[in-house]
Order: sequence, then structure tokens, then C-alpha cells
Amino acid sequence: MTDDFNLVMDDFLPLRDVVFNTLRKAILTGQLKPGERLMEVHLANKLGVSRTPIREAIRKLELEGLVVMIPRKGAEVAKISEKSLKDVLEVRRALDELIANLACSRITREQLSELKEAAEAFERATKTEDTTTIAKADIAFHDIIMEATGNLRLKQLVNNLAEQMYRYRFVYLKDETKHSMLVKEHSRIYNAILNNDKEAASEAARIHIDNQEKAIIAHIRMEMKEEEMGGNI
Amino acid sequence: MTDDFNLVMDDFLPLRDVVFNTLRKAILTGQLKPGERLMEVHLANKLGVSRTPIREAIRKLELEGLVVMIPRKGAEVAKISEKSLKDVLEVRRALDELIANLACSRITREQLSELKEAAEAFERATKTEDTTTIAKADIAFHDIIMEATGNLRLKQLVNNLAEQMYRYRFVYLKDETKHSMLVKEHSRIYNAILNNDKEAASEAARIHIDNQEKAIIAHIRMEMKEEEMGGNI
DNA sequence: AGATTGCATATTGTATACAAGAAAGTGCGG
DNA sequence: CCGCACTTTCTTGTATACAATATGCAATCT
Repeated sequence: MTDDFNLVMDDFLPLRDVVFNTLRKAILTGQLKPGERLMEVHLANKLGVSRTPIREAIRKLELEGLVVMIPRKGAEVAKISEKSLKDVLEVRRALDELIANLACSRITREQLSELKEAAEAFERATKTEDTTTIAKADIAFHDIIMEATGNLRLKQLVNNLAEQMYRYRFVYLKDETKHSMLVKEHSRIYNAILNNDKEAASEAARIHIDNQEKAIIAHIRMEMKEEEMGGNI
Repeated sequence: MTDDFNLVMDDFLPLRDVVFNTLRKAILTGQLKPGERLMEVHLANKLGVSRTPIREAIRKLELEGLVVMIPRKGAEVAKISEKSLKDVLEVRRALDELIANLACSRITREQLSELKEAAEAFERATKTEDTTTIAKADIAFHDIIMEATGNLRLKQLVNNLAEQMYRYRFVYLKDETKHSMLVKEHSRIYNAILNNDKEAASEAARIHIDNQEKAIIAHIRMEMKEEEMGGNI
């Protein structure tokens, strides 16, 4: 049982936020599985706090879409269907296009050189073959573009959407045959932004998401097949 | 004092949700003003419940961006700056374009005729000059398009964004000189969707938001001017 | 006079107690 | 052996009690 996630006491943060972060992380990393019930006293005992902070944390997770409430039954970790994932990706595609587009006109020289460095760092990371390193480099690259838009709300929304599919992020990063493609896609995005070519930037961003979608959907279908097989023994 | 909003008991809904809806409405309609503090005992007494449901409702409002938490100080109604409004509208523009685009290929015949009817109803409403009626007709029109996309997440996000600027909605609906323009814009959107012309639909949606943005920003600037004047007496 | 410290009070943060409803088990009758 | 009703227990929903901290005021010191 790797099931025992513990609180990282942050002392000055309210307990509800500590619990919120802890539970969110547990859901996103798969320690808490889709469909699993979140029982208040159980969590309270486990984390060594009372039910109150637990409940308040759940209210926030509920609005983030990570848990669903069943009236008079309690909270459970939200299941992600292929449909809901497609819905999320459909929105993300539009927002990522917007981000690339906005970044073209708003990026600073400094950010532009950071972006170049980040793209190179990502390429180096793919050589190391350590998925965590690659993932970090990927996030760093996209964070710079997002920052360049200067739109806080946009940033917040995209982060939340990305979160919904966090557990599938490694799927397309683990596949080494895709690495060179990812590097090319990044460089295409970088060049489009460099040239202030909004059309090209949007399209590059769209293609980037499209490819992720394909990989993730394929993975999900496989997972489902496996589950069926398991049930049919 | 129009300050006394009351609970609409929904009996089967948990109190926290009733409180949540009540407070949200109060914020959106301006009964609770930006910067105003939300004190738990005060609200609890006023609404005749204990602090617990109040707190849980505030947690949700917090995540919706309608209130901001100040640690150990409490919650207050979020202020909306011109910048944050522009941020919101920038995102909404992209999402409304997406909605119009998706609706083109996914709308059913039935929804199409509903949409035609809604557009006509909106035109009739502008003749009555009752702002509430007009607002309802406007919402109905856009709801049909949104529904046609079949994307639940998209719907949820756009609703939330629209909410942020709810109190300014009447600004562009009250101005009668704009009515004929709005009617034209709606009919443009309807025709584009009817013809399954995605490009045209997106553009029509974009223009629709652009015009709203102009009206709202102008209104906000005016409001701010007024405030300054008030302070400088 | 101004600043500073200490106290009183108000307000949030957390824990616990109590109420009510749902689910699961148990026993009885068919 | 199966099904239905009753009871028990578990879990959420709500209220309240207690703790910790910030704020404002006043008195005192410089």
C-alpha cells in the first residue's frame, strides 16, 4: 500500500489548503483512484485533522471537477470518460491556439531568449530518457509562452484543464519514438512566435495538442480493453 | 437598505448550496459590492443558519473567483479591474468562436429551428424595451448554440466566465441604439450556422463579443471617472 | 506630542457534538 | 431457500464550542 499520503505541514497555510493540496495531488497522481469514495472521518484520521478542513477542501475539489458529490452519500473521485477527456481537449486546443497567438505580439525579448533556451533544454532532456526530466522541461517551455500572454485568467483556466489530464501526461512523453516529433513541434512553435506569425503559431499549437490527444485517447482505449478483459476472466 | 437578501429554502438541496447560490446572486446583482467583507457570524445570523454552511459556500465562491480570501482576515467580494475584465473577455472571445464553430457541424435540425425562433424572439424583445426580457431572450439564443456543441466542460467554463461580467450585461442591452446591431449580429450568427460556414460563424461570434467589450469597457471607465470625482469633492 | 506596549474584542480556524438519512445486515415468515 | 420488514450502524449535514490570531483603543513612557 503506497496509499499513505501524509500532510506536509506548511504551518502558515490554513489546514484546509494543506488538505486540499494533499488530496489534489493524491488524485492527480492516481493514489486516489477514480470512483473511490472520500470518507470524511477516514481522511480526517489519516491526516490527523478534524472533519472541518477536510470538508472545506472537498468543496474546492468539487468545483475543480476532481471529485463529484453524491447527495447524502458523499464525495468520490471523478471518473474520466473518453467523452469528458475529448471535451477538455477540445477546449484546451482553442485556448492553446489563443495562447500562441497572443504570445506572438506580447512576448518580450528576454522571454524569447528564455523560450529558445527552454526548447533546447527540452531537446537535451529527451536524450536523457528520464521521463520526469522531460516532463519538467516540457512544462517549462509552455509556461514561458503562457506567461508571455500576460493573461492571468487564461493561465489559471489552462492550468486547471491541464490538471484534468495530468495522469496521462507521461503517456506521450514515455514513447521515445515520439520524442523527435515533439522537439520539432516545439521548434515550430518557437519559430512562429519568433517571426511574430500568429497564424503559424496557432496552427503549431493546435497540431501539438492534436498529437497529444491521439496518444492519450489510444492509451485510454487500451486501458479500457484491459479492464474489460479483467472483468471477463 | 435593499441589503436584506433571504434564503430560498429548497428543502432537498444542502444548506451550503442554498447559501452558495444566495451569496452568488447577491454578488452578481451588486447587492454585495466589490471589496465588501463577508463576515461569517453576520451572514449566519442574517440567513438563519450556522457558520458551517456559510464557510463551505465561501470556499466555493473563492474558487469561482467571486470572492478573495485574506488569511486570518476573512473573505471579501472580489474587485474587478479593467485588466481582469479584458482578460476574461479575451478568453471568452476564443471560446465563443469555438462554440460557434462547433455548433456548425453538430447542431441538429430541431436545434436549428429553435435557434431561428430564438433569434426572432430576441428581435421582438428589443421592441418591448424591457431590459430583463431582452436579457432573457439573449441568454436563450446563446444557450441553444452552446447546447449544440455537446461539450459539457465548455458550457461550464463559458458560463463561469459570463458570470464574472454579469453585472455589466445590462449595459449593452439598455442602450437602445445598439439593439438593431445586436439583432443583425444574431442573424449573422444564425445564418452562418445554418450554412455550416465555420469561418463565418466564428467571425460573427468574435464581432459579437468585440462589441460587447467596447460597451462594457466604456461603461467601466465612466464608472471609475465618477468614483474619482466623488473622492475629489 | 508621539510612539509603543498591553489589553479587550472581534473574527477566523479547528474540533467536536448532535441530528438525520441511507445502506447494510438480521431475523422472521412464507 | 427467498423475500420483506425491522433494526443497527455508518456517513453525511448542521450547529456549536473552543483556540488562535489580528485589530483597535487606551494608557504609559520617552
